[in-house]
Amino acid sequence: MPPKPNPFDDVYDVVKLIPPGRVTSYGAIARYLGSKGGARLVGWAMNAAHAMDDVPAHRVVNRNGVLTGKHHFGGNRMQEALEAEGVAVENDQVVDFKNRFWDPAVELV
DNA sequence: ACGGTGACGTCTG
DNA sequence: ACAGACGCCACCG
Repeated sequence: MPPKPNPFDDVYDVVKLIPPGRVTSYGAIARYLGSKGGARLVGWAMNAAHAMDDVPAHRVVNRNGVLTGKHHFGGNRMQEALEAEGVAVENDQVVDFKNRFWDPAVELV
């Protein structure tokens, strides 16, 4: 199926732009988009994104830095993916999340 | 057609 | 400081 214009296409674009070893939060993306969506929409966008290989949804965590959606990934697959990129994850939580945080509204401008 | 729910976030009490 | 409620949009039953 050709790339049909999804309502969260902007979300995919931002997530795809996330640098390796970096993580962002749903609210940050929603805020970057202008809050026109809402943090929950970003979450749902990731849900569909998880079906896309081009969208590293595992780099997206909640504001707490916790891998909230790891259940949807199918277990520890999300944590493994993050650690594979150099992101330390412990107790389903990103270590030094504040330092690993990547804000599109700041870094991407 | 309608209501409930959801990988969240922010405000108010 | 902590707890509870509300708001955003989309999908599913």
